[in-house]
Amino acid sequence: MARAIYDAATEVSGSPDAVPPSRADVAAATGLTRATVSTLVDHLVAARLVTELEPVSSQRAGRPAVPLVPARRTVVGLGLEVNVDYLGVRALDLAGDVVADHVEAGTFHDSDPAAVLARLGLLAADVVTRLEADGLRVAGARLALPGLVDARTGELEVAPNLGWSSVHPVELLGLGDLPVRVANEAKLAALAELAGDVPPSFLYVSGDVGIGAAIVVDRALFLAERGWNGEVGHVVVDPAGPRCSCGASGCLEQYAGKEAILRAAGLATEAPLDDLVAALAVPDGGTPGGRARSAVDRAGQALGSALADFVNLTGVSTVVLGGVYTELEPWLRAEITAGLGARVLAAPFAPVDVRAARAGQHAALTGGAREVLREVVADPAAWV
Amino acid sequence: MARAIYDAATEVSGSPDAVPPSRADVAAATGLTRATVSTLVDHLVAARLVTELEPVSSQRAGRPAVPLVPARRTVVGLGLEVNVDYLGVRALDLAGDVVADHVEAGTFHDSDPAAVLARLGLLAADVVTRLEADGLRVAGARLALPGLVDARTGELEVAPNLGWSSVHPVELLGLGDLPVRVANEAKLAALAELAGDVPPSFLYVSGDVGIGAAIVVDRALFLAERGWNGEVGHVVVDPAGPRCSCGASGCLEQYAGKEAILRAAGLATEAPLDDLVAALAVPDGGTPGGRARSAVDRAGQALGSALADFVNLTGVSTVVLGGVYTELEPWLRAEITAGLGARVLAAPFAPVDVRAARAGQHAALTGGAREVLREVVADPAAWV
DNA sequence: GGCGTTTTGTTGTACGAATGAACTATTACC
DNA sequence: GGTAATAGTTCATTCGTACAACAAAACGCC
Repeated sequence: MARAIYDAATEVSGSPDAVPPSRADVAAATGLTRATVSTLVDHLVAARLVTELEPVSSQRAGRPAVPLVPARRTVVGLGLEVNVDYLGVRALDLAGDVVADHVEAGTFHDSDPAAVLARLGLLAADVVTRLEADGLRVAGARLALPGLVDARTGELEVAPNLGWSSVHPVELLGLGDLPVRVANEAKLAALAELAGDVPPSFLYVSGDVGIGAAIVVDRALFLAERGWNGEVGHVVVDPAGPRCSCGASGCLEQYAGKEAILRAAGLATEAPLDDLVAALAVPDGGTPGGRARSAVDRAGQALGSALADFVNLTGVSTVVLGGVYTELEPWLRAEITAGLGARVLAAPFAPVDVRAARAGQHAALTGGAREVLREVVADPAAWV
Repeated sequence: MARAIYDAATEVSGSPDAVPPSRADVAAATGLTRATVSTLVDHLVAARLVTELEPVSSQRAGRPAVPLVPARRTVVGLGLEVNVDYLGVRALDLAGDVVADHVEAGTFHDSDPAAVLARLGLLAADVVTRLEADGLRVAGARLALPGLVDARTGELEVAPNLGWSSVHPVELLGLGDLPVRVANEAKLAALAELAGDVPPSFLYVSGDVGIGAAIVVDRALFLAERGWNGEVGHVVVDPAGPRCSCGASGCLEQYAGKEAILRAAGLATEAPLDDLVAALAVPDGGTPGGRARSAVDRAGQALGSALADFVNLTGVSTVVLGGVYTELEPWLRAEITAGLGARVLAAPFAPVDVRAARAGQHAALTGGAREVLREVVADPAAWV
């Protein structure tokens, strides 16, 4: 199984300081014999999925090992995304390097899916052309959309913030025979965290206009049935609370949605997040800081309650805060942790770990590209 | 892979009217060649995991097929359980027949784990002895407990209704080298539903003193990390609601726990469920019926809200009602369905299916035994 | 009633993946 | 320079499965 080989070879390279594994290391890690690993690795090297570095003397007796690393600039995965205020394309190679990155600002609220996706398709086709001219092979693409995507068919049922519904995005991209699959934006953003030292299973919660989430189990997305999980934005926080756009009352979104926080902080709902952060940074007592802090405190309390439900129901005990929560994490952390500690039943035995996301801007592009490469790695036979 | 063979052979036999598959059917279903299937099936027959029936003329041209069915009374799995008011042992064979069943009533509230488990171990050992004397092989056992069981270590962290904590149950059973694993009672009960025509993925919610739940995905338990999921009893229904034993307020258990329902219905908390059902059956208007119905209505509303969170977060769109909810389903259904329809975001695209459990009494015993057999089937090599 | 057709199951050869043991390559250490 | 240690390769063998041909057992039609 070539997958095990590649996993072993790449997983180690996840921690940047670790020394790349040799054929012998891979054999030890997988339980296969050195003979088997050797022939498989030779195939991967021939297919340019793995690169051999110069042998380095290890200060120990014995023949020096040949370090194996994921190949750079040979095979790439493409991440695509349309979101409310931007669209973009990003290409990653097996080493995790960004080899192409093109993000365009825009306002796609109530936009025309055909026109927007055609534009994104052009950008993507341009990137593909340039990469292929450089001899790189594009394995496929993942399109991230902020809405309800059917994981089986790839159809977008509805994306409220884009004003789209019942869209088949793959056809509208017009990318010919490049294999493109579609997923929810928060779910792909969650996968971008796997590049860091996150635990193998975690909940990813992304605050924005809506609140998206993903469940990652053993480094893979949990997508039961159609992948419509993680709708934490409409978990009950208080049935006596404010009315929500979904028809119910007291949903998390009414306390911890981006617009709800900004409004409670006394800022315009379109205000940039930096304004809120600036207000929070004012030493306490000041009116702007006070109001912003109480807004974020309230959001933190609501998040603590809703995320406790999330953790209690899924049994996953790490929560990664993405989207606007990443930057607000210092101010949210205490309330969230308190809420989780009080309401998560298993907390006494497995305390919940809350942390900020680390994937950086437009994480869904990175996560989508990674996901494509993961498929290549899972079945390298097609590339050998 | 012998697993595919066996799956194909047994899955069909799930629907009782279907004709058992032949080697050729299995080949068609798995994509393997008839030659491969034939040799694998021969091994399974030799190991007495599969039985060949008499060929039956199919009214069509061609050689009559040899029907293949799971073997009866050759290999069995053992289900064990300690619950608040009973303990028991049940043995199932590959055909799903109960070949041994021994349930003892008792009151194990605040009991001594060593004594209770020793008693259960004796019962189990007795069953094993009798079965082995008849030439049956016991593949292993699953112990169901109403508490927080670590899926990796098998340690019981806490079982409030038994008054147990930090127990290593396997050792206390004293079953020698019989492989025993431990799981939460509701989770094993959920697996018993797989004997029927339930969809491959569903949420199982079992009402009792506490409220247990399980997430079944593609006919297997979802057990991320330590398997501590499905704690739906403490999902927030109303933060202004009654105080809960967990320290928080307005948990589902305070509305839909067995004792909460009985109390709200004006019955003693130890009253048998039949009393409640009798009160519900009184034509409406009567005081007893009225009070019981409003109690169950309230429970249904709370369940609708909490299960909507459960469905929104897990994305699984079938809910099976177990425990006391099974019998109350006719009275709960309307409120639950209404709550789910209103709060589940994906409901317009994938309506949530609510149904009563069908596994019968002491479902965890059946589910545990099935789980043992599933492992045998997953890796029959050890038995060939 | 014989013979072709159809479907089921078996036999025999071939091939790919992995093993295990022996072998080569390259270093450190005494 | 010899020996031990570690890395990687070569080769005969095993195992699972595929492919193709064949045998078995029914139907149906002339």
